[in-house]
Amino acid sequence: MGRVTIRDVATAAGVSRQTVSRVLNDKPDVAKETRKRVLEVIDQLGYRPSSLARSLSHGRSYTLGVVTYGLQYFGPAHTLVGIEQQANEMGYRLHWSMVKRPAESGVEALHDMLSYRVDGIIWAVSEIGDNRHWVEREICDLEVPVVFHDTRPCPGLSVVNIDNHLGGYLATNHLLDQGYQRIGLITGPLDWWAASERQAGWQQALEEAGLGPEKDLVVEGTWSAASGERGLHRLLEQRPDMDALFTCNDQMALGALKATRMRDLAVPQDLAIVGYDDIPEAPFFSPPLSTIRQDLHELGRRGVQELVRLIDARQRELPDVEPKTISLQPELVTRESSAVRNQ
Amino acid sequence: MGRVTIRDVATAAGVSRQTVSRVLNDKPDVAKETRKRVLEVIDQLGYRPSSLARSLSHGRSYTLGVVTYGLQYFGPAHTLVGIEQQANEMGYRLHWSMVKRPAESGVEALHDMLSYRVDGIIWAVSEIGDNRHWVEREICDLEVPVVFHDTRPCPGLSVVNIDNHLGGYLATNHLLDQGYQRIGLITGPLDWWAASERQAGWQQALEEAGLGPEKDLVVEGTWSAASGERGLHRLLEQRPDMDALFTCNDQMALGALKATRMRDLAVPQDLAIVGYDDIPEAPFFSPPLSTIRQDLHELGRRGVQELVRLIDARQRELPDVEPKTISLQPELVTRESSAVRNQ
DNA sequence: GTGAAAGCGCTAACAC
DNA sequence: GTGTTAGCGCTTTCAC
Repeated sequence: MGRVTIRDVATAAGVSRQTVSRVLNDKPDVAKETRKRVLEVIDQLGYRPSSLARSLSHGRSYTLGVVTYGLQYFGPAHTLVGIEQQANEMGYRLHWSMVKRPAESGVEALHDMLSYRVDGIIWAVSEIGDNRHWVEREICDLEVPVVFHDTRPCPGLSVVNIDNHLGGYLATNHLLDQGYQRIGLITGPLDWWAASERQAGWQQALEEAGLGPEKDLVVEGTWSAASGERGLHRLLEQRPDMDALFTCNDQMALGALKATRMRDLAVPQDLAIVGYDDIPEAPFFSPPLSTIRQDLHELGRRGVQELVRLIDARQRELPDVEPKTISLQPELVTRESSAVRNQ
Repeated sequence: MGRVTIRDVATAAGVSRQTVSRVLNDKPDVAKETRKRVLEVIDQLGYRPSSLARSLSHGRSYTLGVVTYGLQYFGPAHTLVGIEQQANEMGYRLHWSMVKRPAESGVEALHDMLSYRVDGIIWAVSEIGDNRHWVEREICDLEVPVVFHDTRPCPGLSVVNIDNHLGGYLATNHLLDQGYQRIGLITGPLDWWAASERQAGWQQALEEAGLGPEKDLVVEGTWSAASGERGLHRLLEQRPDMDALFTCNDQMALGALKATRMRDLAVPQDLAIVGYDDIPEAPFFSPPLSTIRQDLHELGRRGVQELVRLIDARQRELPDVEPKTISLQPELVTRESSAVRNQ
């Protein structure tokens, strides 16, 4: 009792497979009568066309490959949601695969997807160290278009980002506006491109305010709450005069908040804090956390849109549409943790 | 410049496609010399076999379909990670699709995956209301095996779960052990099977302690921190004598913690709290949160293992291996929020 | 309008 | 050991 195929439908309806195919694909050139009969048989037999076979003869699969980094994290998971929704709306299915460690080559994952003839690939692995170099090399002569998320723009490649530099700048500037002067920083792991960009934003804001950034106001974190806690302790030992803190994600801010409690520091009176991401829990921290919000769903959606644009272009053999770099803007969300400084 | 096919390799190596195929699949019956030559040509031409074509003729794709509910949530995201890893280790790729609203039929997603000839399906959508009924009906005569996560066991279906009833029981019992007596409950949405199970666990623990569960000790939440905050306010109005609280996830516990601060209640002195999930942030709450830990990665892995078992059985046309119900055990993690009651 | 033939890239079955 | 033939389920091309 194998699946019912187009052949079965054809014989049952007394037509050729060709005609059935025409009906399936809404081609003209089919008599009303015939079409109706075929549709009935299809319905009756419960026939479902095989996308697999169709892909093979069609030369494309209406499937996108998505490679992400650990889904446990807030960013990747939310981006993936946006990707899925947009892909679905545009009529694409998803092959999904994950790289565990950033260093992992992932070249296998790539070729694996290609062997299933995905029409394009979204490379949503954060740029860490030089983990993107080999991809770039591989990608040059790849037979399908690729869109990158969360990586340094690069001529000739399509990249969709949220502006991390701007995010760091907004956070720091806000603290300055609120009257704080000695603003510490707990970064993400500095081999992450996103982390170093946020740091650069912090630095720029300080410089524009005429405050040279100082080495001992910076500590490198790991994105984890524990590293935020450790980080703040260290910073305060180095700089007891620090009056504000920017942490490069909300988890580290949570850890820092814990450290303030242990040291009996009031937030924001003794130390103002701004985080990054606006995770759903941020408003419930004690005190509620000011932070930088990024529209990760939109990030995912835009990536898919761009990818489909490239796919369509290649399909129609248009002169290869130029890859674009798309940059989305994060926004500041102010809550109590960065309330204005009272003298 | 289309892809290089098995045909190209064959002519280049001066053998038939068959021989190349044999080499690819490590079949015996190939002369060492020939094999070597073919491998060289493959390497030189950069040939990669098409999984698509292979799937079509093979009748299977070494691909699993996974349907999950919103990845934004802690559970689904972590389960998916386990699924991906195990699938990869067992040589399967993933088709992934998401249902946005639990009520959503998802029947389309299912047939869509089947049309790509996935070898089996993991239905990782929580059981909510009767959202599983139609799936069951559809699934009976589906041509591939299906494994369910997070749903009521059901004879004839393979289900892999973490015991929610036990989790609720452990949490409540722990509070009783610590000397608390009037234990409130903030549930998840009660049309979620998992949520009602956790409630049942709470109830059983109370009954075993000779404390009839009382209606006004229960409030229904939505899983969100906001609902936890509202919930606790309501509970305390109804039962000012309440001395402990079990919330059915950690986010709601966070919301409840916020409510305690507003009311100047000390945790755990005035109110002990236990959450559920052990999200990475839980140890950094104020105070650190006791909670129930579930091994979601393992959940995902076991689901894949079970699915592959069913696939293999069907492949070998064994008398259909019986579907199993697998139940994993959650464990209690104690932190300060439920420290022993001091008189 | 409809059908026959060839092909997508691979594997299984049988010949030599 | 190796090649030939047929077929997986569909689409495309070109007759009729």
